[in-house]
Amino acid sequence: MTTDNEKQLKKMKVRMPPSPTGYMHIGTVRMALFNYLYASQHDGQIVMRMEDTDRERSKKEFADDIIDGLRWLGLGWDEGPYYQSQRGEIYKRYLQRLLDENKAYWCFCSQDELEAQKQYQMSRGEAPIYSGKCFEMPRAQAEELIRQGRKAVVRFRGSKKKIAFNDIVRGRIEFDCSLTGDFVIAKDLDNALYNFTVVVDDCEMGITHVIRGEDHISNTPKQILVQEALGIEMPVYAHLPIVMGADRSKLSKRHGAVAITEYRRQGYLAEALINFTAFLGWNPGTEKEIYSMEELLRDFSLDKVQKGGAVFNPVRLDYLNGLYIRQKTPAQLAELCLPYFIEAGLVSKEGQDYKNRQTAEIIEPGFLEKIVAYQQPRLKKLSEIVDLSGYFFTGQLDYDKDLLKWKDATLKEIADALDELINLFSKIETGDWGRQKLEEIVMSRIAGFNLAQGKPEKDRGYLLWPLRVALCGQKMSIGPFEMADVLGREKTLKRLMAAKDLASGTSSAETLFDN
RNA sequence: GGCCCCAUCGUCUAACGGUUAGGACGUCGCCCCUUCAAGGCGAAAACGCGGGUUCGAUUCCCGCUGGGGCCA
Repeated sequence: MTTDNEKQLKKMKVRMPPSPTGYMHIGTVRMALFNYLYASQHDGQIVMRMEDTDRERSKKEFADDIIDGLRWLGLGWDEGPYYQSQRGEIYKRYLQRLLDENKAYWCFCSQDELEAQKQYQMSRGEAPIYSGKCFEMPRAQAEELIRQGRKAVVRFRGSKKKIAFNDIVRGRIEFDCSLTGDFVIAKDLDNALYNFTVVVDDCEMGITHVIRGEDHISNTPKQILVQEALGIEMPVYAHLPIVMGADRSKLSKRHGAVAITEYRRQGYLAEALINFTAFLGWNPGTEKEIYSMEELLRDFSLDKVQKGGAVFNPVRLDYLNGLYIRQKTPAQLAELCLPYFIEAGLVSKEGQDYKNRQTAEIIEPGFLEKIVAYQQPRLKKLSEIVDLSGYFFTGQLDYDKDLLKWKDATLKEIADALDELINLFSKIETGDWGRQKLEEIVMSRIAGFNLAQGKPEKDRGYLLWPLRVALCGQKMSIGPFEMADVLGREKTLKRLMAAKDLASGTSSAETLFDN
């Protein structure tokens, strides 16, 4: 036993104990994040431990997904990962010890027998408790039966006392252990169960603080009982509120797209996920809601953690992600978006160069940067860049000529407007080509036009709308001058001429674009 | 069924006995405006119910109701 003094000197140590029975979801992230923040703030150590004792449901694929995901989020650890599936010998040793000390015993009762008993107890409104029947069996007899190959589970000899523990989030929590009875801690010597392995591991790994989901509150008294039987010191507990789906039940696979890997694939940023997750059950008590990891490390505290469960609201995550996307520099954003362009088959990497796969042209430096910079305020997630920007990569636009019409303009007027634009743009040298220059020229032309004609009611849409459609072939896009800037002088003029032909009815497939 | 936990706008939440119950997302309206965004301004929107305690309860206590979790 350590004294209080030693306890204080003992370094804080927490654990991240995910169960690899599914891809990592937001609840796992929150558990890891709060442990990470708390340990980091207190100069503590973090142990990563895969709780994969459930051989049926645990998969390596899931364990790898969780490890990979946590690293991506920046939630590292100092020790591990340990795998409970590889620690059977350790559990066996402790199991044997409890058996030897008569604190646990073999139970030979059949499933049917137990089930009948439980039904009977429940029908009388009593708590379903094991009778303790097999505890009466002499040890030697039990061992003999085991040697004969009889199937038996290991039961922990419970207690009838009351147990209380102090929870950092919830305060004092009490349980009456007479309602727990003798519970099963192992299916056999090689297969210890959750409430046993946790206690053994936490002890072996020197865990001082257990920060986990509130779904474990009910397990805590059993674990405390096992600790006492093993002479282990009780760690400090903090039970976090649960993360729920829209239906207010514990978040799980059946809530649809909850896998973090999937969010990552769609282009959610780690910092958005972290910020979002931190505020699921915690807040600083101020009105500041945008938090970087550094700021979280500064301001986070467990005693400001909410007690009630929180519903996971993906719409808010979208907002935060958009916000973080808008904070990126064009260069950063271009790098983040590049994989999506490549995956969509718009861009390919050949040697040192990136190529436009639609037109086989080399992509000039700055091309992607310009696109993403202009699209930046429209992005909620990175993957959206593809659908928003496809028209920059194509060699030929395909749209209906009526799309060129602004309000009640005729095709003739549109053709004239396009002609006007071609004239204006042709005069600009390639070296002067740029968003600002183009805008200046067109806008002053519009102003002059309106002044000269004395009819300001002819709004700028008559010029700008056909310009937009000519350049992208659709009604939603970034600004027309921005598009022209991205496309450059040559392609802009080509698209304008193609549109003019289309509007004036002289178009043919061949005249649209050369390439 | 037993035990445990929880309870403020639709959602995340602030409030630590006295506030016009605050903020954010979302929704709606307006502005900007060549589209879609972004941005700016504004609006609607909450203390689950019933008892106490108190001069005064969203806030403290009890009960109910509701939700969730753990046991198999």
